[in-house]
Amino acid sequence: MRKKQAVKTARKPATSVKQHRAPASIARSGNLERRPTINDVARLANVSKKTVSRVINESPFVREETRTRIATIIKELGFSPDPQARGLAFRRSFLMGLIYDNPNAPYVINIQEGALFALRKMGYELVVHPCDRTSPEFLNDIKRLITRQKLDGVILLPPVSENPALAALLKSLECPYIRVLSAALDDLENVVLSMDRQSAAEVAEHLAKLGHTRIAMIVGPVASYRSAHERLEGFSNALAERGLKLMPQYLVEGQYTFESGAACAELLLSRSPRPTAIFAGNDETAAGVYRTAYLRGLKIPDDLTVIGFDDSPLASRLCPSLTTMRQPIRDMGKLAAEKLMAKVARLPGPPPTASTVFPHLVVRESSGRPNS
Amino acid sequence: MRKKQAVKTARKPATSVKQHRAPASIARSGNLERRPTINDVARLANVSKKTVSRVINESPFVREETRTRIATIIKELGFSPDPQARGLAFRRSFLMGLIYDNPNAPYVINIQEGALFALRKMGYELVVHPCDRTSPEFLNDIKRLITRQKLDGVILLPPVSENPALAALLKSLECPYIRVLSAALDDLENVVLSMDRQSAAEVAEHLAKLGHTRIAMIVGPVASYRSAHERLEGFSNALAERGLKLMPQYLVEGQYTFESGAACAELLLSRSPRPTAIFAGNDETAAGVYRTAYLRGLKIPDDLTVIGFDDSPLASRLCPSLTTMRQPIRDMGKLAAEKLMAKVARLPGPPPTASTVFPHLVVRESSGRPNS
DNA sequence: TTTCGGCTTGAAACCGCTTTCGGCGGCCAG
DNA sequence: CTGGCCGCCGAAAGCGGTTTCAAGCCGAAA
Repeated sequence: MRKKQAVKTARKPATSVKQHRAPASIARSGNLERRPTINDVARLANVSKKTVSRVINESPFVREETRTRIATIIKELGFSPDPQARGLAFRRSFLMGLIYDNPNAPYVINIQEGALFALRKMGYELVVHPCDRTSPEFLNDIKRLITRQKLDGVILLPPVSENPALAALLKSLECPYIRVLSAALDDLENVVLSMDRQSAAEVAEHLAKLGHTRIAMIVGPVASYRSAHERLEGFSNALAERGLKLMPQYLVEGQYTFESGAACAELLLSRSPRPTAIFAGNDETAAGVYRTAYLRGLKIPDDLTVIGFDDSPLASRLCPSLTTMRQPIRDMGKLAAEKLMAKVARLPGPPPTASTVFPHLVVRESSGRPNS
Repeated sequence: MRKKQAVKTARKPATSVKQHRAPASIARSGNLERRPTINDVARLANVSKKTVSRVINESPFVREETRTRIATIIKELGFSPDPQARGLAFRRSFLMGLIYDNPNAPYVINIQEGALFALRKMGYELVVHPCDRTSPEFLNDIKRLITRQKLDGVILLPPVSENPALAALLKSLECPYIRVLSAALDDLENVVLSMDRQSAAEVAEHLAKLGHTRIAMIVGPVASYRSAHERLEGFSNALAERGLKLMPQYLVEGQYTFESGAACAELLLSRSPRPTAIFAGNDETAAGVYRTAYLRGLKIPDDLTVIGFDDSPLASRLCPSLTTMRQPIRDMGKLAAEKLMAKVARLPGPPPTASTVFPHLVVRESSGRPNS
């Protein structure tokens, strides 16, 4: 029982129009009253909020008759629980984050779609967060993101996924995370792996089978992308196994970009003897190689075989179309989201191991037998 | 002065272990206590929650001394207000949505980044929502999205931005929205416009100046993309103004895709006489034209001039590089977000008019004088 | 001295939903 | 006839903020 003393009334004589709230009297002709709440449902169904809550959350401890009655009212009212209030009580936001610093648009979009595919059916949405890993504010920035919307978990894309300081930060924030990586690092549990080393070996095998011997590689930025390192290792080892050492003059480091690809190709193509095949670290780089070959009047694949990595849309748009390794990017996004959900829900299910996907070679027009 | 009555203590005789809350005694050795709340701050500062709230929200009605004291404690505690609770009280989620059904990855990513650039500084985050506009569940799907996270507003990308039913739905949900469009439709207010008609006219002018007369166009899917219609109108009108009618046999409809571009080029290049220039509806389509030209052994631009639209990364990767219209996509995202924020905040500022951006021509290698 | 109004501040209600902790009635074994 | 367990349900206490509505303090005006 509330005591209310009926005192004041003429406090603010004029000036301010008291507009506290229009009570239940807003049922005008139209329909623009406020959204129905669980209280409205409870009142109409003549039960307590808790019972309505039970129905919403599919508790088994509700009599069938009661359940249907409440369900009907919910439907009639078009009621849907307020996510904020729900989140507040549940201590969950039903929001996952996707953190990336990756210029490769198709890659990011595909991961996004894959992740959303898995998240949606669990009632989760995805918050995207491009960032600059070189900024001094980088970690603070991420921290703000996490706390500002209290994300339930995040997915990290390369290369930020390889940042140990970031992983540590997330751990200290008790924010579950999954890292998308191209090689197993320390922590095997929170990871979706793409086996880049083995994939690069496949490229080597392809080139060897075609009969190439003067084989070059433009490796990605080894310092900032683990995948660059993995692809180099896998490629050169596989080459060596076939008696085809990767010669130092045939190895240059690019930046995984179109421009650097063109510049590196410039270098490689001025070696003598000229390599007959170039494994570009990724498709962007391969496009750069195309550019240089074009400017020099070299025909692909007659004068030069080019191999990419990723199978981005670009690969099939180029002329000639580019032989490349296809990564199941969408699947990786999906896997990452599923693992993340499992962590958040603390499902006792599968043992926490790394999920692994395997790229495979897509042979197109840019690879052929050497001419010389 | 606060009055506190020291009453009850033995209310719950047995059975339940009262664990209401560990008061201030949680200062264990470690640091894994729960996140500090506004209550903690208030207690430590010896003020009410409300005053802390005032400091958080930068109310001017707090004495300077009090403010700094509270601010210090906030900093020491590392307190940051819970977004859920805040949202619940504010009736805001600090979340915007980005809805798209667009296969063009760079486009989407750039819009995303532009939008985030503007949203972040207002404390907002972005929830992405790819969708299938042809699904029968389309509208329901969007509705679920909006209510499930109670988005404060959404940005619509083409072609879903052109869907009137969707706009109506959002209006009925009282969800502010901004549409990114390529032409003014009904409602001028909630729109960011890209002037595709004028842009296409620029292409026509470029071709005319180069001396082309047998000019073809592959128009996008007119039924599902307004931009396709606009580009066609702008192009053919501008051509007509220069006495260069767009001949029916030189006009075919594609799907804004690589494959359709290749197929349409097939058609156009088998006309006799062959066109000397093709305006592809977008860059993807242009890549398809490149493909067909490549297969037929036609040299670009010597045998054929090709023009794209968008200036996606693809345009500069192709060999020869593609002349195309550059759209300021990032800016469009930024503009859209800013307009949306203005609506949400109900800023009385600028009059609600459409924001407009203008693409401009980027001349590269794929356009030259006609050979015949 | 009293009144008035501006500056500060706080108690309580509230946002909409969940959890805690029981209560109540029926059924079965003791 | 009890005691106890089980299925079903509700009152109240949160969750962590903000708003409402006063109220205390103080100097200036009356």
